[in-house]
Amino acid sequence: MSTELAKAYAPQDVEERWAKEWIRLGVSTADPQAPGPGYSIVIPPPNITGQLHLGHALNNTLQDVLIRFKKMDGHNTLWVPGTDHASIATQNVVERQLAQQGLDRHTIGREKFLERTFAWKAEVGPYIISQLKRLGATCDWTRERFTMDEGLSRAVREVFVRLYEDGLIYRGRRLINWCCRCGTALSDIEVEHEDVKGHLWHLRYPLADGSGALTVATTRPETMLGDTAVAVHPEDARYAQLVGKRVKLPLTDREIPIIADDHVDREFGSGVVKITPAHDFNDFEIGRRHGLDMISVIAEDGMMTAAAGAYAGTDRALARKHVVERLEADGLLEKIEPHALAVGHCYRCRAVVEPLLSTQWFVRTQPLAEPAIAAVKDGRTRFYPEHWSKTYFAWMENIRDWCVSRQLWWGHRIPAWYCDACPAEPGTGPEGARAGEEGCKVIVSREDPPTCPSCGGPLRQDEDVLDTWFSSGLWPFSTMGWPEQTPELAKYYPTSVLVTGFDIIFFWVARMMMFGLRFTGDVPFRDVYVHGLVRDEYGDKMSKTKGNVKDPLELLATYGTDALRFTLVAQSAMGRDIRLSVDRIDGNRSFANKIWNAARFVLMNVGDAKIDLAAGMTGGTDADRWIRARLARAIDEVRTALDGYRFNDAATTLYRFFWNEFCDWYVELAKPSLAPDSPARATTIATLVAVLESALRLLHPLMPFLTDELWHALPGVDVSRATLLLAEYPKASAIERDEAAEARVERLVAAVRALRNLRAEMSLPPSKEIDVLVAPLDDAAAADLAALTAAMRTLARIGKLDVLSGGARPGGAALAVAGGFELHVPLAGLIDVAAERERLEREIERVVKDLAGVRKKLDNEDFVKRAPEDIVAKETAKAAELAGKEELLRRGLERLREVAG
RNA sequence: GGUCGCAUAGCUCAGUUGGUUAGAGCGCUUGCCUCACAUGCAAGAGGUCCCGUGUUCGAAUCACGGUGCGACCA
Repeated sequence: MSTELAKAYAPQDVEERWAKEWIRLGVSTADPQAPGPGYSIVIPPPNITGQLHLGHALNNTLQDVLIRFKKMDGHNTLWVPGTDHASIATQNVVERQLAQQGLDRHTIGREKFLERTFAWKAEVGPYIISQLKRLGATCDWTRERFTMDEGLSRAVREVFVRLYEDGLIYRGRRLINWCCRCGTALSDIEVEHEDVKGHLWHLRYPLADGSGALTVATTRPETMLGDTAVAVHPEDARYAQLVGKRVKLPLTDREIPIIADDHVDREFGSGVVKITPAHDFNDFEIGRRHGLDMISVIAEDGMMTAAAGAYAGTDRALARKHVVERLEADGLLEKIEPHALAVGHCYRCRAVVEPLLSTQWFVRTQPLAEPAIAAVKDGRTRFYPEHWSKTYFAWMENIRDWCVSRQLWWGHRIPAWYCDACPAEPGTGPEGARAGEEGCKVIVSREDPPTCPSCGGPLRQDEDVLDTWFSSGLWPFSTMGWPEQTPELAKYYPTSVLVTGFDIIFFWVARMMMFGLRFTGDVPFRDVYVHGLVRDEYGDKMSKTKGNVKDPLELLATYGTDALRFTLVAQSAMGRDIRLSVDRIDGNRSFANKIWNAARFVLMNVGDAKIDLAAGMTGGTDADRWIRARLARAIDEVRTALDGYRFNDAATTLYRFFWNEFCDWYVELAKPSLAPDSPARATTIATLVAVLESALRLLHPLMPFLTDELWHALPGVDVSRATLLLAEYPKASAIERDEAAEARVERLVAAVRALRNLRAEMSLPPSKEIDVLVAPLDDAAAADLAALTAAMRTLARIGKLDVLSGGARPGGAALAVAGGFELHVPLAGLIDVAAERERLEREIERVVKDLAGVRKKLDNEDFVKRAPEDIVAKETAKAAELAGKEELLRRGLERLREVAG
């Protein structure tokens, strides 16, 4: 069974082989009828336009770690993969392609455009999925979904219709965010505010009665053409007598009122602001409160409208210039000041977003938000780290109605039809009508209606599609077959955890909560684990413009998938961003190699021996018992860490166990026992294999490729498990403990370390054996000593090792006190006496300092009186130990002085 | 302007309910190709736990204030 492994781990062929094998075996295919408690995750669907970036790599690695862990631990797992149609982003890509051919979507028409987009999706869609497979993601590939799949589209339509029937969707003319470049409405959160350096124009508006003028300050002078009032604060004494009067709006023939509204900031500019309800959100609200007219002066194409009079047809930027010039010429421009302001940009194309009046479909969010808030408040869904719930609440509690219609073609077409022949019906929306502005009958329907149900006449379907996030919001249950009552929903819904980045808490998490609660009656997920952003090693966001983007596929190829995965996991401390440096990945490549070589060592020593794994988990030498105890502790720690999403803790524990415990100490301790004539040989081999076997299972969720490869090379493993994913996750309770053996090995480790230190400080080359005289400090140490001398000899390269009894101590020897032993190394011309004296003095100084700290506590009456007993006992013991050590070291120093004379 | 987060070794970061001699990886210094591994082994140096005040027998940890940085919202 034993095979000779290559000298170094070469990930490439191993990864390719196992990635294929996992898929061939179909081990990640979920079966709702199978036993085991359900554990499920839905993937945050990447955009079909997407390429795997490090954010995906992190996100999916973490999910894969959880899924593998839970599956091995007996859960019935489901991880649903899929992609998102990404309405605007995708349409932009395809439109760019068209533009290169001198075409646009309107020239080829809706049908052709969709054909083309679907074709493109078919071409690039599989790409990101194959990259996920390359990462080792054990999604259920048979359940791959796309947000525009038939089933998911049906769910979208069902939700739209139900919300409409329940009065939670309405059509209304309101101020919305409009991207002139994309030619579509956006929701509030699709607008990104960015501080830009602008100006504040102070304009003079003459009073209508000719008694003077008011100065208003504005950042957007061109919108003054649409002003329908100027406003002051009601308690502003400066202007109190003017409220109710009118001003003459320059460049127009209109007179507009002076109103008072407590929303006005008295400190801003002159304390008088112009009100343009059709082009500013604050003004819109004020306009509503005061029943002001709303005059649109900017059109959807960014040009000034007919209402802008002489400026009609000019671009809004140019109109600004002209308006300012004209006002200046008329002596109405008081001054221009520099001014920083936040300007909204389209989150997909970065173009400046224009607030415009427009007729759109809206979701009434407040009734949906209330249960979604409650579900987090009462812990049905928990955020990890918890503080993200504050962000969630802050948004949910101030939520505004959600504009869901988009003037795009790529997406779910709104299931609304209009009959121009029939009159509008009264509705339930806040505007008092479902579709009043349309001025005609509206039919919202699950099935496409052939004709108007009232008059039998022809219908026209709404041209628009829905916000992508509308369908993403259904993802946790639409992917499981909703609205049908499927076995998947019964078994796997609510999902166990959502793993995602904080940037889409509003876009996605919040919407899933609202829709999930509304349509399934339960939360979409029990936990939300929010991971950080992957940054470069300097903490900068990775971006194409900065050129600091690292391609995960390149990293995988260079360092191995397991090394990248392990690095990402190890860096995933709760609530922190990840600074990824190649040095770290390289370090973890070494870690993979280290494990590979440990296995290589084990296999080389197993030979043809038949291995009984169970036997390797009991009895044996102190070293055998010790490493099993360390394994048990590692198992506990890793399980606790993963259950609490403390990924970095799990990685640290595994690293420490494999490298610092198994390799550094256990393998070294095992070597002498592996001699052909050693009586411990059989148990040591069994323990080596058994512990490694368990440890590989423990590590598997983090480094699946390496562990699967090595595990299958081990003798005695359960070959019916075609992959480690089908093996059991280790349980600490199955491991027998022996505290006495553990204590003995800890003693040994301390003693060996001290001797090695002494050797290095004395510049004794490793090739040179040293003689050691050991004196136990107490009976317990004396009792343990016999069992340790052999190992001590090997590990510290000791020639002659004698046990000192009685009070006699060698004169002129180097001295260390560790592990409950005095360790004397006779000089015999080996040691530089002066150097040893210095070393001892340093050591004494250190002990004295520690001791002083402990004594200070113990001398404090309050401490002894008020601190818990066990703490006091611990400090007392520490003081005694340090005092003893100091005494011994001082005596050693004394003897050294005598010799040196 | 509002809210939230962060500040620990040269660098990147751990440090769960207050009690450690404050840790890891990388880097650095020294010595080693020791029969699994030089992607390695052994040893070592390196810290005002941002500053201040407070709570406490006891603070890197808790509270308040400040400074610096970051994010989100307006």
